[in-house]
Amino acid sequence: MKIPEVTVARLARYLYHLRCLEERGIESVSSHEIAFGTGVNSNLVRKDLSYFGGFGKRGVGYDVSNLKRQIMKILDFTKSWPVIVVGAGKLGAAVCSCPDLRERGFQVVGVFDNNLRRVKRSLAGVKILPMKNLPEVVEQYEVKIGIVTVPKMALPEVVELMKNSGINRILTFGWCPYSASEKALVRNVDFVTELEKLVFKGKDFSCQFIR
Amino acid sequence: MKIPEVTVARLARYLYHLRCLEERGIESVSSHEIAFGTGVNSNLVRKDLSYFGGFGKRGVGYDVSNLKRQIMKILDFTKSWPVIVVGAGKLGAAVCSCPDLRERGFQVVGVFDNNLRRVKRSLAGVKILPMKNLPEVVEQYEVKIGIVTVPKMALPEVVELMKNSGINRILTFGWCPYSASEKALVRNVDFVTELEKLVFKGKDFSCQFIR
DNA sequence: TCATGTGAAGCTATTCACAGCA
DNA sequence: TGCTGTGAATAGCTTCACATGA
Repeated sequence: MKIPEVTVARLARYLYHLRCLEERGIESVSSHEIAFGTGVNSNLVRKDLSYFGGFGKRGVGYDVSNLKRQIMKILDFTKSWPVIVVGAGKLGAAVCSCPDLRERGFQVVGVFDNNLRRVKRSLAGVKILPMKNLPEVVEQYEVKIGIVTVPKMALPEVVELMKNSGINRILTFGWCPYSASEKALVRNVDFVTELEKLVFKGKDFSCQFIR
Repeated sequence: MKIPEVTVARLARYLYHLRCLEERGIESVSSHEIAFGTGVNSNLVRKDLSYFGGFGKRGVGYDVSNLKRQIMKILDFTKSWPVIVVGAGKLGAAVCSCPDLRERGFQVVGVFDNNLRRVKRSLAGVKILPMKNLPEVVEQYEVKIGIVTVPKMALPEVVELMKNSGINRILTFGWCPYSASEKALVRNVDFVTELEKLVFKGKDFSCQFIR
């Protein structure tokens, strides 16, 4: 069956919420409660979960820790993923020190930058290395995921280097043209686009309120 | 007519590309070339533009600077928008110093933080002020857009303060539950979710390559 | 009775196919 | 002929309605 792209993003959101519930000692939850906690319609919560088989009990709801475990299995987060970060500027520092990264199953195993003033300093406990060391770290930790926080001018070059080192899933900040290829998945997050959407939403009265 | 949500994001992308073309002195462009340059299907490029009336000439293409101007008008970027940033940590610094912000029509008019060690220092030429000064700056510059870069624990409080000060479009980093309301549009960007999607995409062979 | 799971219906977005015009 | 603009067809996603089972 074809799983909607957006379902995956929502599963991550449910997982996030389930962790909160578990911390608060809550053992059972209904689709309605998940819906309320995540801002998603309860029908959709059930639909999303049903793509992977039912995890709940009719008339009862879902077992929090079981559902959490199941979603972790679906999203492939039963172990944590090693990632590298290229670019040790302000953004790179912000990314590396984001607690969510670790909490949600990623581990920064390498930070790279060609700015010599940054090299050898540390970021979130990981020593900053020059770019030429990238391939060996990728090989050593079998890294498949790379995050690029360099200025957009340097972006294509870094993406290319990552691909050639065996990294096949790349996240860039700011948009990277011509980046899709058969060698790697490249995704961009761009907060300025989100701002632009907000400006437009404000104009367009017909869709004034999100969700 | 109802404009698809995603169309707006793509318009921003086209605009971005048109700026590049203009800088390179290119005066005319076809939907096919825009498509290639932005990674969007050319039918969709034309469809998106047609929602707002046709800007091109049949058999010829689009005039770059005219199309640029038209899209700027659609997205409401004929003048630049004042924004404030709350949170002057690493992420706040990265956001404020992002050249795209200014290039794409936003101007940071205030940065706020309650960490006293940060107050009175500057970020991208704007003095960091304590939170209590937020309402007066919002009023002075008639700010409608706020960016929140504080740790997620402090998020709801900051969002509330912004709403009460007259800000009605808010961008947060990391997900903010219960944030939607009739008073303001709240959007979240969350790079960890994007990473999670990449991990899943790698698993799901049927949608191995994006775009 | 309550809440899940799921086919069907409805809605949104994209692609197709082609008419219209330089 | 070449490229835009657009209705129609298709694909993708969400909501509805209800059967199913605790």
